[in-house]
Amino acid sequence: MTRLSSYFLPTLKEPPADAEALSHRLLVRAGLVRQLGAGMWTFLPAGWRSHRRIEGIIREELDRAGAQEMLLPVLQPAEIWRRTGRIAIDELFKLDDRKGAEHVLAMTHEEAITWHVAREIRSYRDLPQILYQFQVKERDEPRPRAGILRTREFVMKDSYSFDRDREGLERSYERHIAAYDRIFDRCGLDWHRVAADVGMMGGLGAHEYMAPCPAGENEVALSSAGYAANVEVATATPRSPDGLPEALEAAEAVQTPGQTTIEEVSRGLGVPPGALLKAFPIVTEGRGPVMVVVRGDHRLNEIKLAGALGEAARPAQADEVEALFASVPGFIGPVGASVPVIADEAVRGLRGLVAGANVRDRHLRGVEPGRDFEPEWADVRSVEAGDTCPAGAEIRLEPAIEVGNIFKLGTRYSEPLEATFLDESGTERPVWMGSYGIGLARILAAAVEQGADEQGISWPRAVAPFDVEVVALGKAGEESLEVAERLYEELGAAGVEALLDDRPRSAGEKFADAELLGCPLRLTVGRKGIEAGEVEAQVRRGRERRTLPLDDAAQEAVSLWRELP
RNA sequence: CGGGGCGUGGCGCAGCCUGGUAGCGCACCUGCUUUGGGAGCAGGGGGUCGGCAGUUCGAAUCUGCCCGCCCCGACCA
Repeated sequence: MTRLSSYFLPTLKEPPADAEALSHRLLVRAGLVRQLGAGMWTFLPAGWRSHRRIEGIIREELDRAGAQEMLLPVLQPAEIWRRTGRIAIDELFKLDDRKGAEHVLAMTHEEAITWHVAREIRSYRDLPQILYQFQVKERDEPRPRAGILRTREFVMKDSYSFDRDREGLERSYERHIAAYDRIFDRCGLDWHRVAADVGMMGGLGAHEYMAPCPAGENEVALSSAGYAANVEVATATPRSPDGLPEALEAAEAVQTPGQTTIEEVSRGLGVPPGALLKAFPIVTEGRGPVMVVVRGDHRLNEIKLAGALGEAARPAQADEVEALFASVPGFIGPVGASVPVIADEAVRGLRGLVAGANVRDRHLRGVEPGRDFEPEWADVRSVEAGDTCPAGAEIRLEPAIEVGNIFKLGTRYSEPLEATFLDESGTERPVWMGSYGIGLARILAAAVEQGADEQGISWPRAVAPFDVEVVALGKAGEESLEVAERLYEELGAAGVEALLDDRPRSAGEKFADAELLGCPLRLTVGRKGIEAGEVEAQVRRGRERRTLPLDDAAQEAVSLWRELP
């Protein structure tokens, strides 16, 4: 019997001063987690119960999808990371053992699992496989933050699929989509599956599962027509700029002394920011200097730019603008540029624009792409609220927590680690891989963020630390504690896990703690209720109370609980 | 890594500017009373003031260096 009088649940009246995010404040206050250091968190018993419930849901759904659970070490030889090149990642913890041999603490397990598969898989008959684990990940985060939202050590469910070919990978990917959809539904989250950046790894496709909430570090672009993408990769049609100046026969120079920003030029010439061209001097590895142009009221999206360029790029330094671009910082523009110009699609077809003249204190007006300069076109701007999605609906932006991701790796790891098999014709081929992650603590934090109210946490039924909290009122020796214990036993027999508050505390204190902890249902047993033959039930979400007949309280409570979200 | 802030009993804070040997609320312990929305009275325990060095007769307080933590940004296979 879990009695609060002897359970390690240290609740706090006030949150720690350094806690900002709602989930951070509430998880600490409710006694579910404690901090050990920056980005290092301990799960206390009740918090770990929630964590394990999430784990259970994930395990059920992955097993249902045919995945096989296993366990890989966190401490690994550096060699395999050297082979894939990931040894160079800054976030990777590296350490030497007493003999001086180099090791790493794994941040994910692609190397290790692929190494094993390379050794054991030989024939097309051995494929496909989906393997997974729940294991700690270690990351030397530059900035841990927001309680358990971004930590240096955390438990991840990571699965890896191994297929004969691209079509097989697609099937494994689809299986994960189906499993993930069910997992996040069962966890009671509000979530979106969004198109995501494939990153510098150059994967074949990726999605992220995003749980919207104010503490989220990511932003997702959504529309009522079902469009859903991380703003890092989102594409949409912009609103046309209002009040474009008239087109001119030819571009003409205007003096803009000291006006180096969009705002200054816009004000100085009396044209809207959308009529300006914002030019970015960029230096790429392979192509050298290029100029990227977006509308003055738009923002350059560096991830989309990297995707369009097909390589990494960095902004040019001030001195490079003069040396490499033959221009002046603050006045650079595409007309007469000495380097290749990449223009954002939103600029295409516009006339009467204003751009830097590549001469100090001078801009050009009446500029027209196609006539005055011939760019390479690309979609490189960040979408904005109010844009139009491909299906024609309005885009809105929301902050969200990334709770899971799925990634088509292709042969990124199988080739360097030589994970190959012989196909039916006896030809050696690399295994096609996918990798799929879920951050358990992030699901927990997202559930808190999305369900909390003024009183505290309000758990979705499936991930609450306990299903029901039974509060026994009155002083020691009174009948209410006995009745509460009986109720507790009956709930347990019906398969509902309860927590019994048997502490010698005031009613107000117990109610406040119960609402802070946020179990979906609270049952209150007091002297008055017993005399009236009643038990009070409070549904945490909404805090609506009702009375149940004492004789049948457990059964009634169980039925009530089953209907909760 | 750049910018900002904080570090004083378990938690939240005051004291620091203007140096004189540490205080408040909550929590905790004992006793009595109280018991359906964070009780009352009485008594009590607990702090090398993040660390080191310096200035001074004397440092929580002034100076320097270091450490830790938080927030914003950069970063985040």
